[in-house]
Amino acid sequence: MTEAHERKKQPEIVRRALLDCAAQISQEQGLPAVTLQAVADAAHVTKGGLLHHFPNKQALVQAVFHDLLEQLDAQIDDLLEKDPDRHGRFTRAYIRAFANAESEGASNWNALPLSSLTDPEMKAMWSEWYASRLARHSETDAGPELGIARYAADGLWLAGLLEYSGVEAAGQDALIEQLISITRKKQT
Amino acid sequence: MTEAHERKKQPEIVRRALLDCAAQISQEQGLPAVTLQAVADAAHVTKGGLLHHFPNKQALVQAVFHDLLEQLDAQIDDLLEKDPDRHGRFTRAYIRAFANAESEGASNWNALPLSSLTDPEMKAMWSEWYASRLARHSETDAGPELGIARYAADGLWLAGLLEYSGVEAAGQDALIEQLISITRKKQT
DNA sequence: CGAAACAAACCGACCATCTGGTATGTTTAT
DNA sequence: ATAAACATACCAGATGGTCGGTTTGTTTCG
Repeated sequence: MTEAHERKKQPEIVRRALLDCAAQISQEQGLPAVTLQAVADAAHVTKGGLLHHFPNKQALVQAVFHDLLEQLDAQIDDLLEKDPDRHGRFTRAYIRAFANAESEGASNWNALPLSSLTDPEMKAMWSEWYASRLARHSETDAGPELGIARYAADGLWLAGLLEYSGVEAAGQDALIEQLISITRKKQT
Repeated sequence: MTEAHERKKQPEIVRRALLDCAAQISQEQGLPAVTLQAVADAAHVTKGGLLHHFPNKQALVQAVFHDLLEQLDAQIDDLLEKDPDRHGRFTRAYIRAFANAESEGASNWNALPLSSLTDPEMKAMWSEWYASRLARHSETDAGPELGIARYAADGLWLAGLLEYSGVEAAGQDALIEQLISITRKKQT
């Protein structure tokens, strides 16, 4: 990833590189391809160096996941601020965040979360995040239509991973806007 | 899985057992855990025996996926028949099929599709299936609301895999019915 | 100030285990 | 008898992980 080469002992940079590289590999070639060797090579570090930062593979993968979760969290907070309407704020931010994750180049947020659904600890991490987030926005995002809209966003994101090569970008944007509009209806 | 033990040379049964066991392992421990040895052991066959049925691992996994696709296809056809309304038939069947996949015990249809999203061939298999199915039902299931409903079903299914242990079954059923109701609106 | 002391960052070699896969034998059904 | 349905033995490579050592940075102290 970033050229940690020639740099002299910058642990945080190396750690970041390892995280990013692992995420990228996972995204491009799937979780099974995320091997210690591959990640180390990609980050221009030896396997020993990698294992200094992360005690084992599980720790590495979980760290990547945690990192991605933080990014998502930050992005949602950002979108949340810019939204003037109260009702359904979080849901809109959620939809947009996942839509971005799909389209933008900065889409680390891809294959990893899927493959890692098998790992109970990562399952728990996501569940916790989602639950706490829902609790925090219970006043503005409790309606069932909003829940559906969020589920649809998940499905849309999933479809993006599958590259339904037929429809693609054109229809996607329209669908997203339609989801957003659902969010604004029924201001009880 | 099924006790192929003590049975004398029943290739089809063994093949089924292999398929089922592979699906189960993938579902419980993730795709990386689906090793030739593990599958063979679970089906009470040796690795050699397995490789007699499937020339290599990829063939095995793809066969599992193909099998699951067929099951889904059959289930949808079944649901399709029972539905008197024309408009949105396929979407309703799709929703119900995925809802069942989640709740029923016969839920082989789980982690595999996810993990296998990395495999281009399986991606293609799903894309093809979905596209052809959409084409077949273009007259009854073309509306954007229906697309959203289907996406939401996907998201709901995904959420099921994650076991949002908080909400669960009670809310799920209500949500599904709500999705179905979306399907019936706007009979243009 | 400067050098010794210490710890963190990183490397390189090594290892037990497991992986997918082959090659060859043995049993069973037709 | 012949071919399919299995089992057994084996292999080369990769994998996750350990361990001892070397380099670099930081602190301590005279």
